[in-house]
Amino acid sequence: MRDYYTITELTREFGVSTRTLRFYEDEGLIHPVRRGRTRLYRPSDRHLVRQILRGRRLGFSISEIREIIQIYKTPPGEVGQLHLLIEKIDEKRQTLRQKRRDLEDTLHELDRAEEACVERLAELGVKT
Amino acid sequence: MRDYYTITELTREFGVSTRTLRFYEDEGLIHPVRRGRTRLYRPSDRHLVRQILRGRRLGFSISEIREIIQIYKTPPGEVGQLHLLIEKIDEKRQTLRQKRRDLEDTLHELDRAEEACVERLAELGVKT
DNA sequence: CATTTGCTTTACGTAAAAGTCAATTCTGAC
DNA sequence: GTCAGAATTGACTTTTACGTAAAGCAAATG
Repeated sequence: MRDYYTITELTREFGVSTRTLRFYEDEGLIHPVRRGRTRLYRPSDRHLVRQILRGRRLGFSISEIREIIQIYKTPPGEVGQLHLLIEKIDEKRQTLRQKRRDLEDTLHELDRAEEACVERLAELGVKT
Repeated sequence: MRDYYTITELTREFGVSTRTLRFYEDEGLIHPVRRGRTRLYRPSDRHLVRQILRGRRLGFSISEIREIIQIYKTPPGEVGQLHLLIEKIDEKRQTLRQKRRDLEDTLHELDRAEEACVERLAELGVKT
């Protein structure tokens, strides 16, 4: 496990631009350390980037991603806050379950569309 | 099954604005019929709206949604085009499978976060 | 030492997906 | 027929998530 990654290493690994990583930093999603002015990303920063991009692929906005990330941070010490956090987690879970239903539905419809194609090909006398 | 829905009926059902539905029409995603100038949405239009919003929740852009919708339309008559369509379907499926992996990963991490909360609460002597 | 290479900041630009507002026009209930 | 409430078009605005371009620093390399 490497100690530090440079910004361009991460851009290559994840296929994003430096602008994007700096933008996420401006938005308070990541906090790489500095050597002079240069950013150094720790493994934990790298993992955060991975989580951010996962959220992005799922269509979450920056502020939604921020919420999710804050959930992952060490749980607070106070009971009331812990309950609030658990509520938040449940909310996010609901959202993700909705997305999962949407996803499965869409996958099924794609399956049906493919079947229709295959049938149509069969009608046309093409061996599959 | 109703013959036609008005635009406001659909906005209420789906929780979107009229602007949104007209925007989707401008983008060529739906084509409600007209009585005079008034839009009338058929059940098939309504179903399309449902599919569009599903795509939106999954983070697809309008043009990606357009592609998906075009897949659902009656398969073309020509063999070459059918093969192209099947390829497109597979592409979309890959995308959706990636999203599913992202989704499951995120759900698991939320589970772990909740467990941490519950543990923390137990440490603090709170009965769950 | 000069220059290339990589990183930085600052600032302005932009595409997508609607929101909002104004001015009309329709239309269905009485 | 009229009048309030819907619906329409068109134009302008906003927000999000970056892209892009300019200009400068810093270290390594020939």
